[in-house]
Amino acid sequence: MAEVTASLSIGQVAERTGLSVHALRFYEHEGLFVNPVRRGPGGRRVYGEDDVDWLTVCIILRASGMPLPALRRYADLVRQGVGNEEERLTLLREHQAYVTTQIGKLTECLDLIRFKVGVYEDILDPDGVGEHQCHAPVAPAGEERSSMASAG
Amino acid sequence: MAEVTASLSIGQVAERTGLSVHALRFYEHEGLFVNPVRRGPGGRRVYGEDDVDWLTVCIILRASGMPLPALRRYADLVRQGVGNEEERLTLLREHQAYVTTQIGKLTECLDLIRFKVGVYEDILDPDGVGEHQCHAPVAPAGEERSSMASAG
DNA sequence: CTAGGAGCTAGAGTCGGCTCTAGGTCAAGC
DNA sequence: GCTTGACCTAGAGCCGACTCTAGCTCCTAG
Repeated sequence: MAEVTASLSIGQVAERTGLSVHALRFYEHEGLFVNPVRRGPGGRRVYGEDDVDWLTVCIILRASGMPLPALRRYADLVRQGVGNEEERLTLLREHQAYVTTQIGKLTECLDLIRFKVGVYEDILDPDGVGEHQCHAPVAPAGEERSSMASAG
Repeated sequence: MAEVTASLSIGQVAERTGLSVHALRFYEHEGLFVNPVRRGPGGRRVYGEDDVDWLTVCIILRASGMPLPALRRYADLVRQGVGNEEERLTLLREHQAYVTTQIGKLTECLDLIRFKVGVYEDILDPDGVGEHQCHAPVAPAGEERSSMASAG
């Protein structure tokens, strides 16, 4: 239980998080930090490990498609402190649902892509025909299956 | 083997594909169609089922994150006709790899989100503690696990 | 004959999320 | 004393992918 907070410069935080210094200032400007960023001599930003932790969460939420306004809202809730856990949970659950459906959509897309890759593999190496267990992607309705698969 | 091509207006295609008429013109302008879009009386665009099929593929590729330039390149290859199947396959495989890693990343993100959702559920309903099989998301290195999870 | 609706073109505008620039401060090293 | 490098602010610029606008042509129905 030594030093609680390690005092990092913006450059160091950029290096650790992978965000650019521009992005860090931008995030601050957009109110995405939980604690107002402290300032050292000369008005320089001083960050602690807790800020890096928070940014790590932010990066993951962003990477999974959470827009900045939602992230700001989450930051607001956390900043307000204990008492709004329901709201945080709601926000997180909504995002969870979003990510889940995104993964579902991408998986469907992947089905078609795999199918087309299989088609071209067969064209280029007809010997291997039939070795795919290739579950053709199902069209919305009872289409004649052929149409779209033949496009391109 | 009746009518080969059904002659659709831009509005009809918009309705069927879910793309806007603006987007359809934009896609054409960007060279994303395989066949140059035919024109009817008064210079109006006339589409066939094959165009709709192609657009369906485009929509899926776009939805899975393929940028317009890559889509254009694919359209170019298909337009050129037989003989460049290797290139098409390469392009599709690259995209397949991209989508696969995207799904992987999203799944990792989902792990953290689920973890945090679990944390808030436990806060709000401590009776249910322990009923999660909640596989906490693993931090990049051998971190003390706690830090980031506590952020927010 | 006139109003409405769908279509046309070229080009401007929008939005999200940064990214970069200009012009300045400050501390350390040569 | 001067340069270098990291930092500061405010605000402009960029990129991708549309989306919208202005001003026009048709056709059809009332």
